[in-house]
Amino acid sequence: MPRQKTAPGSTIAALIEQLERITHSDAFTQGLNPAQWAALRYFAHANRFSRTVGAFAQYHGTTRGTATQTVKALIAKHYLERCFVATDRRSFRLELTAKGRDCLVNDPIQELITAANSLPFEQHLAIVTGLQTILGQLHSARGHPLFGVCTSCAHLRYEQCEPNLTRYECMFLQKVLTEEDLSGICVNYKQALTVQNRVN
Amino acid sequence: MPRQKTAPGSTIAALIEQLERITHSDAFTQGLNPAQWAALRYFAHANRFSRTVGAFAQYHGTTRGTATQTVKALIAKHYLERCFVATDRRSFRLELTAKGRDCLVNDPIQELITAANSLPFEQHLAIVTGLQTILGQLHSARGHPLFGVCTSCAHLRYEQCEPNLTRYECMFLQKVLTEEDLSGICVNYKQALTVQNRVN
DNA sequence: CGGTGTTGCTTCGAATCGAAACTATCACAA
DNA sequence: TTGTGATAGTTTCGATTCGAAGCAACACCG
Repeated sequence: MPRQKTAPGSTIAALIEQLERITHSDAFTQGLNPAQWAALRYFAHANRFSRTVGAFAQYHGTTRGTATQTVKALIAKHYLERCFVATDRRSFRLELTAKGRDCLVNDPIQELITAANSLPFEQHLAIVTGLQTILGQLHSARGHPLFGVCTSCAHLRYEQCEPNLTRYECMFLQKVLTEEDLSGICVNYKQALTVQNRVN
Repeated sequence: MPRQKTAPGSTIAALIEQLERITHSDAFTQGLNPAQWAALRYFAHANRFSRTVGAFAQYHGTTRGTATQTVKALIAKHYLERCFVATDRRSFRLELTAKGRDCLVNDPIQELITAANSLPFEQHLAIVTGLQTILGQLHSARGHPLFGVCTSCAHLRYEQCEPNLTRYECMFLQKVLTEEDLSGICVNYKQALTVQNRVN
């Protein structure tokens, strides 16, 4: 039997490319396209400071022009609506409508999620850390910001006000954070080197 | 510190989606687009029976119409050329030109490959098997054929003719295989359950 | 206040994609 | 031979994408 010899990393690259194409062609459902599904997911998971056209464009690795069109299509279908923000008249925030939230139940990426869920626990953890390493390398190589949640962000500070009340604050935006803000992904994320963000 | 709870598989899905988008936006270089790079790679790695428009469309998870356009663009740029096959006048084989082979040296997917290569060996292996499992599940769920190389294909038979000469044959195509055929990916691939394909 | 540069988003044109309709060839059977 | 259906690839259309240019609002500085 002849031996097949492939460079170690190219196998991974080929697998990722294949997964890419399958999920891509799967995502033409319910009258939406892959970009529109990605946007719907994004606006469902992003925190309030990141629910903008520009932040989505960054996250999705596309141009702001394309992101505008994707968002426009979702607004026309009444899956998103624009909310004007008082502080900056150029920008606006995008919020999922009830229809948009309902739609996400049939998100075609569920197929990929259930396939990933079928993996045994230790294999699951190995993939997560491995992919995170690869992604981190690619991101740092081209200076793109990495998105993440406040709980592991370098900009987060918090203090215990009362026994049952903790106050969270983002030092980058100079804003107090709600519980809901903390669990959403953020465009201003910066990986914390330590977990020591306590103020006092 | 509030705890972030995410379903196990959705983390992997999000990571794959991110990798997807980065490699996608990276692939607008040297006057080619992501689909054209994928095609160039494919025709460089596919064996002689699979270097057709239709096989590429299957592999890439796209339609034959789109695949036609992608191939047409590469032919216009003199990266590919069509070779007519004697046995079927509807079809033709696509071969990389010298210019096409040169071009692949600058394949933007190299970034992903080098990032993947930086992983330690055991982590590398874990990702490969994990992604293969996920990919296998997705493929079997929708009946798509999985591409692979002859060396692990159920259609392969071989026999030792002389001490230094082994004869390989594909039982699906009823064709004798060359050494070069054996190492290329094939559209007719069928995963072998055992490695016992010896004829005599 | 006016000037200058930046940011957030939109618009436009050329290229591309998916889906469906189409042509040409092949395989097989009566 | 003729006919029927499958296969390989193309064409066409509307929608989508990138990239560049454009617009309006903001930030900073003297």
